[in-house]
Amino acid sequence: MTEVRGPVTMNDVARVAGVSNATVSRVVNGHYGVSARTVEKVRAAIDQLGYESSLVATSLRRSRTKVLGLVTHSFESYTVEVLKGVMEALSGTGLDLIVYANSDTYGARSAGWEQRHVTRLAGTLTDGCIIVTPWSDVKSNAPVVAIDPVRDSMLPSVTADNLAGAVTAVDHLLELGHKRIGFIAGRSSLAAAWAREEGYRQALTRAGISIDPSLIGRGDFHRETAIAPARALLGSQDRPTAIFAASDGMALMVLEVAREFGLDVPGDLSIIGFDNVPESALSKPALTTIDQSMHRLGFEAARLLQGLVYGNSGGTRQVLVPTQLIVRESTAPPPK
Amino acid sequence: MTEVRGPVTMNDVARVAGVSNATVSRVVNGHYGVSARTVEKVRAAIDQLGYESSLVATSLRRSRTKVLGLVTHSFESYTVEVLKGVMEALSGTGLDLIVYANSDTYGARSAGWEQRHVTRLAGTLTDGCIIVTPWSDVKSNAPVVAIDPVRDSMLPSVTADNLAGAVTAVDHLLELGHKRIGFIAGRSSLAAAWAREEGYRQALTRAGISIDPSLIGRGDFHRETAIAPARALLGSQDRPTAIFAASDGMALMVLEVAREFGLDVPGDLSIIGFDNVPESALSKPALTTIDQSMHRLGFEAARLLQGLVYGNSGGTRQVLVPTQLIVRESTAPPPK
DNA sequence: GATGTAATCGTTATCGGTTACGTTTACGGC
DNA sequence: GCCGTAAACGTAACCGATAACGATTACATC
Repeated sequence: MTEVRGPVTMNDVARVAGVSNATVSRVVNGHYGVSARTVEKVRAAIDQLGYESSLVATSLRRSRTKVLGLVTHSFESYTVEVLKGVMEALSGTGLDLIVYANSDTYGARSAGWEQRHVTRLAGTLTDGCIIVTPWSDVKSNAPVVAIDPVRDSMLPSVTADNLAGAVTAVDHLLELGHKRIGFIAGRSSLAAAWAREEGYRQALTRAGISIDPSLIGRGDFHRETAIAPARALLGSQDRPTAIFAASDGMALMVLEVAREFGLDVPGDLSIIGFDNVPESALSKPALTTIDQSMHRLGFEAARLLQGLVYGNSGGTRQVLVPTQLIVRESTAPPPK
Repeated sequence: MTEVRGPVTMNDVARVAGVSNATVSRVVNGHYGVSARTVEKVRAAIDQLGYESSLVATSLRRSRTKVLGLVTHSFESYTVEVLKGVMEALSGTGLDLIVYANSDTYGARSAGWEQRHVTRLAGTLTDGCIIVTPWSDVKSNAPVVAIDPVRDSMLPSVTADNLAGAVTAVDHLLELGHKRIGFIAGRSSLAAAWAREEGYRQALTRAGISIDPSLIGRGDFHRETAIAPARALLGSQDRPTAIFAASDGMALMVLEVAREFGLDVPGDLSIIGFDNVPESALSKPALTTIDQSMHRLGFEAARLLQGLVYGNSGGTRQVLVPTQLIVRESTAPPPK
């Protein structure tokens, strides 16, 4: 048992086995041109020293590392769903995943974090990256897939079918008999926000209802940003009988504002959200919403990235994941 | 605008700025010995090319990388809680986090995955590692902290105060008047399982109740493994009036088995779990359990690792996080 | 036994940075 | 004008691995 200082390197193995480091490399990678007896010696030395090849050195020298990266600016509750989906797609492929998070931007909103991390990783360590809910566009020479990209991004991306989902949400309200339907929009720089608003407009227009700008409030997807527009909407003399919020977080805030105004949900006001976060099932009344499977988003993103990196890159570059209406307790026909 | 093929390297910057790469390195790292004018030139070249230093090359050469690693074999729902805690501890420290997950072991139980990943990372890329719920012990020359380690591990570790928590759980049942209290143990190789069983024994002994081996069933923390022992316990002629399961997952299974036997919970049978996973609040009846804050576990693990890597390593190496009794609907006085 | 070919293995350049060390330049004091 | 010192910068070795290439050996063939 030799006591080693520092990590065991390939040279250590080579010295113990009495061969050159090139031979060790060949054995480790199962390359052709090593006699059975030498393989045996090297294997023994590897076992004796407990050698594992350095991921860093390997990826510096090699072009392909068999490792994919995922960059996120914080760990939200949906992040683990995305991760599960990614891992499921990667399972059995021999590909590993590295998740990179940077503590400086944690909580704070420092633009450009994705760019910094992607270039630091994609240059060498990883063969490609998935970016979860980016805040700005990213340039990279290695393949990058975005989940919920910014508007007009040229990146290959995976998103829920936000437009269809929003149409479904508004159709649900229309079918219940609502005519005056308010909308609280999300962060306008994101493609998802744009698509959800567009769905709202299309559904109304198709139903022969003209768009009333005073019924549209603006948030940025975060809960708190819905408070002011919700108050404006519910405080007006001709208030809507239903509100469609572009995220569950904002919808839950509308619920609170409704309580503040003494309105019964869904008696006086119907509320529908988007995302189907876990909390939406627990609110009172439970929130009707549009489900987008983050698990599925992660799965598809990983598949797409794999194709871009290892496979025939000539394929679809934009994947749309279907959404689903989840009817709970917060929607009902309008008051007479 | 120069069109670049491949990643932008330090040499590219050096060429554009008309200096050597050593000077670029000095500027990037803010080292002494570069004139203000040269700094300006280099900065300009960096901005022009959009250069970011390669994490891989840097960590290969440097001993310290300012990056910590976290190794996990899969992403469970509690993993995100741990990650949040870790990120909170790292916030503002300038330290980054890399989470490594390996797809081959996903779902499967291939022993030794921690060892492989830790040696691959801790050799160079990271300054230290956190291992979440390891399955075997790990050797490493770089600092390693384990969350919920295996029994008799020599690693610095962070765990919930499982012994005190188990005592609290059993005391809760004793105070309700239970005398025959069953126990379903967890995977015996883990320290947490041992401590929870020990707590069960201590609480009973302290109450003057002798341990009845027939009241102890054996699972491995996973839900399904509780089915057989639960059936054995509830099917016996002198069945217990309460069961303490060493994990919420197993407790929820006991709940199902009780239903199978036509037993009312908590009327005929009280059930208490351990962990306080989100699902435990949603079951019917909602599960009484012992809360262990995974967030806190992650936070403390990151703090501990930081001390080991960068600070005065001479400190505590075993951190115990307090637990808390959460009384819900699954426990009540025993039937008369 | 000489020669050719293939199998086996070592030497060395290289990936993109960091840093010890050496060299050049600037500038002050005499 | 000469010399000394320090600041400024370049050269090259190096981190641990890979792979192109060259060198050596083994074995078959004539």
